[in-house]
Amino acid sequence: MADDTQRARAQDRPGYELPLLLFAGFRSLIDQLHTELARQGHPDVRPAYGFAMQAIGRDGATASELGRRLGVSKQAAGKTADRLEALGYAVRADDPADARRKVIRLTPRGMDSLARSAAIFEELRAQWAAALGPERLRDLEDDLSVMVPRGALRLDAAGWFGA
Amino acid sequence: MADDTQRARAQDRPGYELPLLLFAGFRSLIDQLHTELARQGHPDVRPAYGFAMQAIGRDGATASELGRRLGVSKQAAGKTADRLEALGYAVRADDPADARRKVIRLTPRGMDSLARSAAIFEELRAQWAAALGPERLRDLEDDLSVMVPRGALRLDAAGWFGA
DNA sequence: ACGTTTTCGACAACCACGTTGTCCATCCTA
DNA sequence: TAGGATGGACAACGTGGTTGTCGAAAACGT
Repeated sequence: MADDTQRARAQDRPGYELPLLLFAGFRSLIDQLHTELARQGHPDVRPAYGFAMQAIGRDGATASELGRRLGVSKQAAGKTADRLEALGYAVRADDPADARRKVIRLTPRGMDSLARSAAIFEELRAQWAAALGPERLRDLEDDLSVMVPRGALRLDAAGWFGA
Repeated sequence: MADDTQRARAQDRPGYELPLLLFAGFRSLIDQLHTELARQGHPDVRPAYGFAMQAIGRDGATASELGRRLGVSKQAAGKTADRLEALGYAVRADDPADARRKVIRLTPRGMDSLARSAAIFEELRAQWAAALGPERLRDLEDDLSVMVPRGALRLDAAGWFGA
């Protein structure tokens, strides 16, 4: 046992594993979310749609606002809104107070998928807490929030590959 | 101080933060890697190329093999190889032993970017170790490797959005 | 009150990255 | 040697992004 500790301390993991572990953790959570979401009646919600709906929120948003929140162009945000609309998760409505604006709002179906996502994430976190212990999980979260640049906890996950 | 601890323990972070933290950590590492890689003479290496070059490795691979390693179709792998070739990171050569196969091999420039990436990841991990303490970082890695499904530590990071 | 500037949404062209499907050449094997 | 499996190329398409342009509407400065 002392030997094991000794060995683990003597030999660190290679540096390239850290990003792989972080990504694999992220991906496994997202995959489980969407598997469960599909089981609960939302088979065609894609990760990008989830981020977008989160960014739209209860109060709705215009395409330009959505683009700013997601960190993409207003055109890209508009296309995403098109897809959400085609799937019945959002609707566009004219703003009576500003003839230029068209507000994107979530439908009840969109709200439902958002609420279910939140519940599923809670359940997944509980599974991690059960496996690792509540303190270790809190440490993990705290350590990550230390290393993550301030303000990087945004919703602009989609499309990061284009950097 | 005791109050702070009390408050932190009494109130867990919401479940949706966990994937966001994991992704933000991953992304910050990848972003820093590519910033530094650009500074060191590789400005047009994209994250997807790094994964692909890693998968090609010292010994080269065919498009079909590459596709299997990355978890994508052979056509997609072939397109990635096209881009690597256009940028001077890889070359294709006929296999004299099998007229069907065309082996993708890294050029010296490709090898160089791979070696630099490894060194940069090592440096980044050292920064995390300095900020969190070596034990906490090891705990973080260990905890993640516990939660990540066996075999999910693969190179198929690119294109996961299409699920 | 009237130009100027800004903002918004739409449209088009394009690129990166993935998918299926098809096709043919080549290799392996029964 | 006939048949099946494999490898690569090509085409069409979907998704998620980009820039650039445009006209209509709002906001602002004089």
